[in-house]
Amino acid sequence: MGIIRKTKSVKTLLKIFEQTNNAISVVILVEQLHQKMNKTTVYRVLERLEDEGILHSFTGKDGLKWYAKYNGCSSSNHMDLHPHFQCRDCGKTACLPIDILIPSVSNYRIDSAELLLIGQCEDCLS
Amino acid sequence: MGIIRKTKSVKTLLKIFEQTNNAISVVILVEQLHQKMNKTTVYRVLERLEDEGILHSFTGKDGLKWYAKYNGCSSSNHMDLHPHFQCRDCGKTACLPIDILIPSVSNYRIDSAELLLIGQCEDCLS
DNA sequence: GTAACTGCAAAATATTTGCATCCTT
DNA sequence: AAGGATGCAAATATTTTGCAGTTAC
Repeated sequence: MGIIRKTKSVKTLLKIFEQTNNAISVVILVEQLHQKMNKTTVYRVLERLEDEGILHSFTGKDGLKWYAKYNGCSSSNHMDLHPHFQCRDCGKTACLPIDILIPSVSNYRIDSAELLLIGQCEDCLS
Repeated sequence: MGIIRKTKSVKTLLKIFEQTNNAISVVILVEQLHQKMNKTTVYRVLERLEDEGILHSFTGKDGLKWYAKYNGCSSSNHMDLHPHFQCRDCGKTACLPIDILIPSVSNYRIDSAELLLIGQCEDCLS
């Protein structure tokens, strides 16, 4: 099993995600860290952290990949349904601490689900 | 206001979507139609048909753009919540004819929502 | 020491744009 | 005729891959 090493890149990214419950897109991270680490490394570290269950990822309205703390998504125990909010004005993307029942559908076996709510965040409601 | 012209490209794409309630990714359409029309045209016609309210689009698990009939999504009246199913094995993507209540969240004004259910379709359940 | 990790360059993939030309109304 | 639509090439953007060199354990 791949043990994840505490490299400088890993520590940097972990610290960033420790400081917020919001989700961050890979594009933003690559831009923000382009002096500190290579974009390939950003992609690879995020993937590793997701494999380890430390982060989780989802696709935003824009088709970009977003990451957030695994438990930033659901407070106590993890649900397979990840509800996320994305502000259409400022782009702020947050994990919502609400539990939603995954609907069951005949003819299909549902493994997981993603719910993306689009609207305006507190700051952009004017 | 832009009146949409009944060009050969428009007719071709309309016919394709008339024949199914499933969603189709732009990538598949571009590939399937590359002898009949240019990929740029595929992108532009789909955009126009969405503007006209004939199709609607959403982002799949893979980050790709998918289109389906507007009313393939919800049977009678249109909900802002679009529930879609995507098969993790064969990639089949369908609009689900179920109504789901959009949850309201404090501090946010929710305009619309996308629910993507991932699992296995009937054919891939073995 | 060795397997994991990183950086760099290049490839792969998806989508958009500019512009000249063509077609629908 | 005029404005919308198309094709083609090139640009943009995101993500992935290969490989040589470095680092954590």
